[in-house]
Amino acid sequence: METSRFEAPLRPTQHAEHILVTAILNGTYPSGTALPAERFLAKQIGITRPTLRETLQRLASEGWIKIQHGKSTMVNDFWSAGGLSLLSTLAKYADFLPDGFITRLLEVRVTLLPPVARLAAIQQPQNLLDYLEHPPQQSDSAATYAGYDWELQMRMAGECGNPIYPLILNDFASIFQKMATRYFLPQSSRDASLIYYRNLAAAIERKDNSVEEIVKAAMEQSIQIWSKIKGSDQIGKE
Amino acid sequence: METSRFEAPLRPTQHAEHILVTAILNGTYPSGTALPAERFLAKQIGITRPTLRETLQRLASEGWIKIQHGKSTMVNDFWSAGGLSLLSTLAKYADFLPDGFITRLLEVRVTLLPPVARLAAIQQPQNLLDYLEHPPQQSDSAATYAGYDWELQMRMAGECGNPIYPLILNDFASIFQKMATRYFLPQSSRDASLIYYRNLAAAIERKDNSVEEIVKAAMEQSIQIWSKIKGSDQIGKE
DNA sequence: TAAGATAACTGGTATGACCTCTTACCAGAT
DNA sequence: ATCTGGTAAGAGGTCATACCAGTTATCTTA
Repeated sequence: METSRFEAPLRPTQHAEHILVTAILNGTYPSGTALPAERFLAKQIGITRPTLRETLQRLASEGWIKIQHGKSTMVNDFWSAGGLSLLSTLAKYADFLPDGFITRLLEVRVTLLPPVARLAAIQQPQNLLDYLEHPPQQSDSAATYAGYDWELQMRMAGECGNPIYPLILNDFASIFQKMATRYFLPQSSRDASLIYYRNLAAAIERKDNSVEEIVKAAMEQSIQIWSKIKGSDQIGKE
Repeated sequence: METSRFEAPLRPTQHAEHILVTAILNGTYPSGTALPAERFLAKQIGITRPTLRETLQRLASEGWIKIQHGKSTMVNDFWSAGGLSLLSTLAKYADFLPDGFITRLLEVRVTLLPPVARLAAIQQPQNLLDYLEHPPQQSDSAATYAGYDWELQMRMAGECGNPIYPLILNDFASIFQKMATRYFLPQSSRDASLIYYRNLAAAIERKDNSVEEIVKAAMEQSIQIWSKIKGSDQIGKE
């Protein structure tokens, strides 16, 4: 994390990933076309074939490419063929993300989290209440808020009784954390969340089925807040 | 797919996956413990280290294990550390799936698909209508219905305007297809879906915002149907 | 002309050596 | 006795090269 201003000499396997993913994203290897042969690619990238293959296998499992014995490895249209694990890799190359992508992610959260929160509030209310009793201080850093907020989501997913939701959230983690540190930069964002935490705790205690609505409202509000944040930045630099 | 009754001699890389995943699922390698060293594991499985490593890297990217330079590779609690891509691998070892897992998956669909359908019906109504005009025949096979139903979901996800949803659905694909061929076995299941397709088409044409409700009702009904199907089977053989 | 062998792709696997990181242990200095 | 730094063992990371195995186009040959 501290290597942002240094040219961290990427390990061969990471270097290969960087080369390949960048090339796919910027159109050097358009979807539907064949990737160069492994032997050639390895030499070109400057690593050996076994090392390259480890990276290729990983990329294939995420849906970037399609490997078949005998045939050439093909580049996928990862938006239609890829899995959710793409997000973790995409997060590393956020510059290539389409405009408004984070907003799309937040929209999915609006759909997912409220029902999850409702279930969790029914299944394990005490667990959530215990956690909500110790929110961050107003003076705490954006990173602290980001961590607290993420942990809250994970708890809700973990306690809702459906093991699928944590899996989805885990894939959101990387790209989500990345945006959260920016989201919580303004004091107003942090204040809004503190109110949300308070309201949520109250709703859970009331047990009056208002949890889902409260979470949904908060998630929708977060989209508004985010749109202002990215709007105040350089245009098109989501 | 045709190798079910033959001992398909798995390729070394698949063999390794089978060995490892099975061992993790049945508790041979409990979560939190260290995996044997690569050199040892490779010899034990009967493959070479580079080959084993390709498999290990894949499993790590799915969240089964955690690899760190210098340290021993650790077994994760994949339910809390894994990503949604776990589903594609889990589908191959369905015997280990917890009871009611498919139901949990269908419950997630109840949350996800209705909003997606609503958006898709607004964005690209004609695309959906065209597709819904050619539903399967009553006499068609379960596999045909499974394929048609899946394609419908994918279209809705693809046309809803949010690129995240297709990614989620793609991860559902393997395990979903597996269950769909059983789901559509009874004639009653197929009939119910035909009615659903008809109602959905009508709702899209009306443009009266009833799409979301109709899809939600159908998804909830599918859970009921599924519970009867698995109930009529051997107990506990989800 | 059509069927079959062949050769030239491609990815898949095997060996065995060496590099690098982590850790525990131990000698030397404080 | 404790802190510090070095050292060695063990784990994963990479390399180099050779060979195995599907795919496909081509070039035979009937």
